[in-house]
Amino acid sequence: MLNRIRELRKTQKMSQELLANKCDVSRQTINAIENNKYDPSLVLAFKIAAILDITVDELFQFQLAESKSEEDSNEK
Amino acid sequence: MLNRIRELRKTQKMSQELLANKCDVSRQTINAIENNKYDPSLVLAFKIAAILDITVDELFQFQLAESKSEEDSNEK
DNA sequence: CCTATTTGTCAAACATATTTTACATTTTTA
DNA sequence: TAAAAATGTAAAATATGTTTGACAAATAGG
Repeated sequence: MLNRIRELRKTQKMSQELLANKCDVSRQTINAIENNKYDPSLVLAFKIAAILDITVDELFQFQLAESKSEEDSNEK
Repeated sequence: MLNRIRELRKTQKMSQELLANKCDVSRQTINAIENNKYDPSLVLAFKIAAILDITVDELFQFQLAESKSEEDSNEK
């Protein structure tokens, strides 16, 4: 599940910390989500979308059949 | 966070079990979400929306400032 | 270049979501 | 009205999301 949080946050010249404050989560949470460590809860997804002035459907790119394996790019 | 899952599921004459199967979760998970015991994960929200042929934004009614207290109607 | 701000990361604790098994209750249908 | 199907619920176990504190690395601005 990819997202456009970083892109939109930067457009609005907002730091991870400011965005985190606005949606009442820790800075690390925003960082982890931007870096696809995990997906936000549904409530947090709605909060972020509201703050970035976009819909949840537009903010996240869901693709059916997302494999559960460690696919990221965890290697140095 | 309210949702229109039951409504749309019934429109499409689908049982909780069938919907659960289609999105690869247990029947109890669908039941709990319909009865607002907890919110689905973001991925599950997208899956359900896709199956019910609606957007996530339309399927869920998020209202800013959802109190975290036990507000439901847990009493007999 | 120096310094402040921002971002990345880690581990431990805690919170929430999901599964499984099992059974009771309600609703549908033959 | 009896049987079948659907729904509600509960407890324990597991998985996933979030916080806190701390520190290192990168980036931005004077």
